[in-house]
Amino acid sequence: MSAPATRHRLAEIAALLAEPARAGILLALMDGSARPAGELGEIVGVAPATVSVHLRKLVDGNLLVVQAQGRHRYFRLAGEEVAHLVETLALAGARPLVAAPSTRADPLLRRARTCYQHLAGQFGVALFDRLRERNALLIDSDALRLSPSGARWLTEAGLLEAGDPVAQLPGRNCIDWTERRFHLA
Amino acid sequence: MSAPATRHRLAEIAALLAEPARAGILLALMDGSARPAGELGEIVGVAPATVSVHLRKLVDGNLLVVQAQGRHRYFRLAGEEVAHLVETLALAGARPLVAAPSTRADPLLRRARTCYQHLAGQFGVALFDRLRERNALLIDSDALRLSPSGARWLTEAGLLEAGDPVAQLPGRNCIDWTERRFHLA
DNA sequence: CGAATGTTTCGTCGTGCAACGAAACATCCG
DNA sequence: CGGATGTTTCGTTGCACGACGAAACATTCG
Repeated sequence: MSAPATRHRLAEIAALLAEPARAGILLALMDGSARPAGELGEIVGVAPATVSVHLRKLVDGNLLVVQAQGRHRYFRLAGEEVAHLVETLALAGARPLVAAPSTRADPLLRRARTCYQHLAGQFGVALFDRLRERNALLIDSDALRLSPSGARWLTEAGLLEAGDPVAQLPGRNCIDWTERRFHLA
Repeated sequence: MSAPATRHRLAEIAALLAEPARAGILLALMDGSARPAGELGEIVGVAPATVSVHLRKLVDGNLLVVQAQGRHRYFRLAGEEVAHLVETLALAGARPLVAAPSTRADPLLRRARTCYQHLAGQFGVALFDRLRERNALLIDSDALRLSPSGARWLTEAGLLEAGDPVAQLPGRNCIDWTERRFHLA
């Protein structure tokens, strides 16, 4: 579960985001753009030497990918997973991170709550179940795609526009910690 | 957008997760349990004095809430938002954070991609739209709930079990950066 | 009250790391 | 080839912070 290895890896990734300069770089790339080192340095307001070491760390940590092009080197986010991570962190910072909704000494609060309710998460799990019931998914190890019949069903249910390119995208099959079930991601 | 304030706040939160001891504490609480300082110190393997300052920082940063109880003080995650944050970070660390799927110098890759595709995100937005079309949501500033008729519709579509308590839960109304639209969270 | 237990505060030490200028390296252009 | 421009490496400095033991504080129990 929370084996020592897990927390070190978690801390390692978090540390990459824990410096304002690096956070600024990632935010600047959130629109999917690819930018050269110099420009990023200017955006976050540090010297070229400094931004260079930040970029190196972000690339080494697989948060960015680099693409050499002449005497420039263009950096961009390594993938949607990274974008999602930055997004989550940014949203957490946007709101004041709700203080405890109730600090009342209600003994009921003390019973172990085995999960946090998460509306979208539960819909994701429910949706996954329905899709699998209908053989609407093509499952291949941990990658999965919507089958044509599945796409049709979702369209009829009004959840998908006809011809929506999303239908073609591969999803990932992973365990949602909140639900401890497989879900769509 | 990525105003200096935003990146400092982001870095600030990330810094709280950037220490193995603190990451371990949060992971240990991911099951929703509330644990006293001493136990947490033992779990992550640091002296009482050390865990105390970590806990203080996590509470000050609104990631944990504390609940005094006799000579113990029980700590637990401050809310589902925090659980989601830790979960995202842990999942990012679990897989090797996909290296660039294609490093090919395809010039098409260089065009600005204005968004990252996110299957669940797009479903969330689509679902939100359908629900609003049907007046299935009771919207009150930035809180929202499913109306009875909305719950009925989702049940008929097979996305909700009859009597599912989720239907009673308030959702949040926030902008999804990926879709730049309101969505369910 | 006084001992036992759980927790925080204080003071100190050591290490990690961000920042910069200067210099090395690479690439384009005239 | 040589000068201009973009980027990285090197070496240094300074600060932030995690770790701990000792001592102070709080709470329960005998």
